[in-house]
Amino acid sequence: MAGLEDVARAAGVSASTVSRAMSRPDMVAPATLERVRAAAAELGFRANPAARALTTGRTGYLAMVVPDLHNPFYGGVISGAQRAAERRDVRLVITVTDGRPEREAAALRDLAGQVDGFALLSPVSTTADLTAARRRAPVVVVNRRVPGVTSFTADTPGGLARIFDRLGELGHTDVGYLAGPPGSWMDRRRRAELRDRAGRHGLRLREFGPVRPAFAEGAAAADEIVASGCGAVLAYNSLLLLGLLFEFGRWGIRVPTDMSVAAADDMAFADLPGQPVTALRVPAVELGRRAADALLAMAGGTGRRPASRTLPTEVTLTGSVAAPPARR
Amino acid sequence: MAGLEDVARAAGVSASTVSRAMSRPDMVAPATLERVRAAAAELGFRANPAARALTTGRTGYLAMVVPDLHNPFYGGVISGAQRAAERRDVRLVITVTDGRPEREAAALRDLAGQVDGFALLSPVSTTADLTAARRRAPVVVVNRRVPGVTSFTADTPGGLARIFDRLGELGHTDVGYLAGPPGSWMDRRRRAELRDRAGRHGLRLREFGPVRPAFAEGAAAADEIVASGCGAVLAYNSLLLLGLLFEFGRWGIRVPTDMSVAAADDMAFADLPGQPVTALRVPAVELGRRAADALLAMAGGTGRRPASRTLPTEVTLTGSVAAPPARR
DNA sequence: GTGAAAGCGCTAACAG
DNA sequence: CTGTTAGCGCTTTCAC
Repeated sequence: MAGLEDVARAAGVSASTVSRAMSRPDMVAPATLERVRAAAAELGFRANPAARALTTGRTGYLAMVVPDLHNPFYGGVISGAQRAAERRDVRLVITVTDGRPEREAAALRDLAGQVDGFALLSPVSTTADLTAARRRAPVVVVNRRVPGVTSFTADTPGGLARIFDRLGELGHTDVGYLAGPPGSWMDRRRRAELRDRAGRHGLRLREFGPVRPAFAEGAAAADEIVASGCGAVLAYNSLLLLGLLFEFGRWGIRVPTDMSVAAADDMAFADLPGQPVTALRVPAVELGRRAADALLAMAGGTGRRPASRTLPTEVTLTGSVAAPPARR
Repeated sequence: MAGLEDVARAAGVSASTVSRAMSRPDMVAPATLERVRAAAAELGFRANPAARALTTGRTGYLAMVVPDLHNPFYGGVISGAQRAAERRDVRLVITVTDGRPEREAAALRDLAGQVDGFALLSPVSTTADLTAARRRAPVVVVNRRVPGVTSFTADTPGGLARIFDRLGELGHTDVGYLAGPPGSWMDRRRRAELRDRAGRHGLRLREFGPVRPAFAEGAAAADEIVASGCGAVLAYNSLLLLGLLFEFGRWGIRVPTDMSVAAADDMAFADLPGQPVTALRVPAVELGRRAADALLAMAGGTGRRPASRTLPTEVTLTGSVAAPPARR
């Protein structure tokens, strides 16, 4: 591994000049800069991040604290964050919590001082713990809104509401909602929104779950949902809906003839030809990008913390939503 | 952030003693050890990994180079690796390559010297590049076998072969295989195995794809597969099979009456009640654990590189596989 | 068994 | 604009 000193020698300058050339090119004479760059390229020089961290106090790492890597939504968020981070030569450290608050707390504790900031995806910690964490390191939250903490969310409650309204117009009377992870802030918001809508339209909202948002859980819930007599069901995410559809298929329940369906995210359905399933288009990658950018801005220490944002979701009502089957 | 010096002061010893107490407890008198530990706990001391990296040359980071976070198989591998790593107080850095060799090469280049080792999941680089990388840093490969590089794979070709054999016994004559990512080593192995089997049994193997292993691609491929007249189809992974099943469901194609199906991994189907789909149980978490352990052993520098392993896959033939429909 | 001192590779004043 | 100097927080000889 070539070091600063090696490059300096090769370029005939001092180590500090090399350092400056790399991190503040405008402070170096053009001619020198060029020589240094040539030498650095020649030797394949890459600054040792540990050494840099020691002097600057910035580690060049961002922590992504994620409940579950099987859920493609988080995959999207992480991809987005990674792209944003690598542009600034920052790396992503990943911690899987299985949605357990104690593991979230452990990540916050163990990684404090080792990263320049934390992106917590759908955190389950208390608001108090989250705001407390913010005092020790830059923190942003994705898929939950926490007062006092920069948060990035998608407006899935709003999107679901639109689907719900449409179901009402179509003449549905009983609409199911298969709820997501217990303790999920976002799930609570969606339910609250749907209840409100149901009340206004005089529809019955049937709530199922909460369940872990996985294919198997969706499949397992199908039974109860069908038995309940719902003519439509909204699922917390696309994995759950996939599970439902799988079981519906096995039992010969036709979509949307016998049952209308929709999901609060489109991760599994993205790029499907002909959009056969109504699902909210959720900007997962964009959420990740914003989270990383916000964290880096905070670590940059350029003043106030970045504003929270709720990104709109897109709904395209498609063939999976239709009028209810004739009353039995 | 409490430092070594703070703990030393609190415990009434020198910084070196604290350092030893933390990393080589046996070199410290029991009584001293206890005092130091108490002080460290009291102050919430955590060694600064950057400083440690600088002196020891070990960074405490492992790179996970992964093609695609939407694929739950990689989620499993990463979870396993993370658990193994955190036990030794090592962190995971993640890089998403989208299955592009140049991004793989970039990760190897940019992270060299910044991590203690690389776990490459389903890498697409040439064998030459991979073996070359091994000279610069510890490298292990998951889901591919590379001569001279410690590799961890699951015997999915063998598992698929068993399913294929069973289809033969059941009287199938035309079996489809929906192939995975172009350039995938593992996919080539599976095809080779299936071709061999087909030859021996006098079955026709119909190959579809290769396609990106995602739900949408499975759905898109359903058309062609049905049209081909296959009575059974094996899919590169469970995401693809889900896509197929989704389309089959829409068209009223019944499984297994009209079509037998199976997938080469069970990630999406894990924990499904009643195992309605034949899929190989792939030890993803275990693969990740082994990869991390091997890397840490290599970084430990305790001599020879760890041996490669192919882990067995489990097949339980279930209701999604049956005799072919009567010839039309 | 413990302390003093040197130094890992870099950045950041501070002179010049 | 560039070089010199002093650490960042640890680990590690080397004495004691």
